[in-house]
Amino acid sequence: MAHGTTLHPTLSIGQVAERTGVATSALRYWEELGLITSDRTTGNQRRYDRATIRRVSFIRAAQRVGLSLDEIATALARLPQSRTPTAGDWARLSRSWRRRLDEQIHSIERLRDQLDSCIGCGCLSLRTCALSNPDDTLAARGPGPVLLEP
Amino acid sequence: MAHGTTLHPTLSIGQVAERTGVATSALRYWEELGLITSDRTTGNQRRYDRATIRRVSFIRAAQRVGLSLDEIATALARLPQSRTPTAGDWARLSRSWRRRLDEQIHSIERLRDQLDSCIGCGCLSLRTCALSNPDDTLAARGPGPVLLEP
DNA sequence: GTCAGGCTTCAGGTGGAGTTCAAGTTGTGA
DNA sequence: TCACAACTTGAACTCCACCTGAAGCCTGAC
Repeated sequence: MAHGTTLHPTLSIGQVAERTGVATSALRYWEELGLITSDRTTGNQRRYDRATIRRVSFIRAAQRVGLSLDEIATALARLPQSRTPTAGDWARLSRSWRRRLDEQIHSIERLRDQLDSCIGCGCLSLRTCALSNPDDTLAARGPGPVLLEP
Repeated sequence: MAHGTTLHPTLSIGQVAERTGVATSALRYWEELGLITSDRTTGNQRRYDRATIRRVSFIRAAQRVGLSLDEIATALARLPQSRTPTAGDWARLSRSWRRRLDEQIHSIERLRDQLDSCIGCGCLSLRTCALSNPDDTLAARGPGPVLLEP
């Protein structure tokens, strides 16, 4: 419609790899799993939308947070692959991820604070820190995850 | 020396599994890797120190934060396996983990904020959020990781 | 037109983190 | 004392997330 640069300036897989830092093999793999999509040239080469770069970066970020490709795929599948954005869907997805992210943050903070407190008391509690948590107190609480678990 | 309960009330692998939520197969695997240790009964069955429960929980927590068993093993190897605590060693280890944990937290917060901002602007930026980040702005910055990367 | 270099598919390999299996041994409550 | 659950080992197997290599096709600069 408008003049100037094309609306879908297609990128080769190599260009996407270079710009995102994700290997081409990984991009093909992700495409196979349905996390990203591509058009093909008449010669069967992949051409990606510029928006794919954001998507790819997003996937990487989500991965680093501990989400599996499956989970990410499920989440992304609800997003505007084709047409209607459905801001409601987006908000719902976003909320559920947010919960997960918050949990993750708390989990890490807990671990960090544990470390801090151990430095603080100088007792190297990993073995037996009677001050912060005597063994017997733990034992009395019966089976199940202990301490660092949520 | 003292009377009363033994100082090292040994737990079977099944008990440790039950109390930590970690499968026995995983516990054996971790032991093989040197992350935990055990005594043996005359009949060759493993017996764990109660402190192992804390150690196991710690390992799980560290794993959830994205550390590999190798990294965890390296870290734990510096801890009082046998004798002198060396509070200095502990502090050093702890500091390096702390840095890592802080980075992790920031990484997650970044992802979370991205989600929030996308809800905020209602533009579903994963495709093309012109408001928060027009494609051209990104394209002009040349190759390399974009946006969500640190 | 030609040719390097980027792209294609497909098969097979890798590494991390376990799980499962089989066959045999130990521990314990009745 | 005996049954039976829990334990032992080693090897093989699984799953995930890719990576590597081979053999051949596309594309763009000269």
